[in-house]
Amino acid sequence: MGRPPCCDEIGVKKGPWSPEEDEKLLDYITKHGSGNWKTVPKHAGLNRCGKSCRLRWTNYLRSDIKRGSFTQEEEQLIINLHSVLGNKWSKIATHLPGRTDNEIKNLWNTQIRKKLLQMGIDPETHSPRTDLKHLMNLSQLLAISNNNNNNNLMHMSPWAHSGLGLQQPDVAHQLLAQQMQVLNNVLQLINGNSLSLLPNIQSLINNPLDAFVNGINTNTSLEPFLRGEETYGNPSLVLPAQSDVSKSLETEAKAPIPSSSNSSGSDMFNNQIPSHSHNSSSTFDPWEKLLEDDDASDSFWKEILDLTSDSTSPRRFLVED
DNA sequence: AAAACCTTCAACCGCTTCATA
DNA sequence: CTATGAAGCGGTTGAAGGTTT
Repeated sequence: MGRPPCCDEIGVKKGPWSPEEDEKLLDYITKHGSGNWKTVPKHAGLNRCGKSCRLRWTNYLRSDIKRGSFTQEEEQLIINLHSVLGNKWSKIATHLPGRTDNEIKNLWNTQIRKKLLQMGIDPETHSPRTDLKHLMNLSQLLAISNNNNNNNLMHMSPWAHSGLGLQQPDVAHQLLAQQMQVLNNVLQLINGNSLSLLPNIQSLINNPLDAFVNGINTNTSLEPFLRGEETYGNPSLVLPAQSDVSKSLETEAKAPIPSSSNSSGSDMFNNQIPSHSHNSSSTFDPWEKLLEDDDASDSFWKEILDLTSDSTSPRRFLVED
């Protein structure tokens, strides 16, 4: 025998709510309040289970539900709160009046998550992405870029002369900029957050085509790493989830993000990494916690051993999707 | 014009937490 | 302290609408 259905009644209606059902539920709750949800459908004259009624009320019929798309400020707040709270949608929703946990969850899964991934940020950990698939894309892109002659690239792109934002970069160049961001992230991790290998990487990110023209050969540093020849022991490559970060960080997450002088429109994501993600103390707090936790520590070191045990095979990263 | 594919989001499922007897 | 039922929560699904081929 499996688990019994959530409702005592067999044959209760499921699926989308009709306007008539909405009206009945709204009318009943307005007059009597919800009380015991299990009894609501019976009293309201609905052939639904109480759970379904509660969900319909909290996610749709409540008068304080805010309609319409999310603002940039709301999205930013969600990202910041998620970096502290993780997938605690109901907790996140308490900081956004009029928004439901379901709505926020949907927004995260359908839009924000994708944007973060494109930017080279792991939406689970809010740390730079280091998964193999993304790195291979980067490797291919760099190879293509280096195989093309620089004049062609210059000719193709007015963006290279004007810098980001002055002219709309085409899709390929936006992609390139995103890949450069990933490269930067990886190198930061390798170098312990210093940029010593490529001191002018930031200019490369800001204006990648000019950087190529000026002779930065990113393959020099990256390819050995991609081939697995570069030794690394930086645990940041598999940063643990920060879902258990102190609740006090919620306050920090809610703090307004300083606006960048050159950010505009979709550039809101350029500065979205919460400050504590790059703050050395809070970044390593989960690590200290991890190392204190025997079970978690065991599994972590086991994973490291798995990663390093086969030196002949390509380096295995966190592969997703 | 139509089929295939993609995206969104309301709603469901089942597990966990909480309150109460 | 334990058992039970209700409420809360997060993951998942699938229909509907939109977009691309």
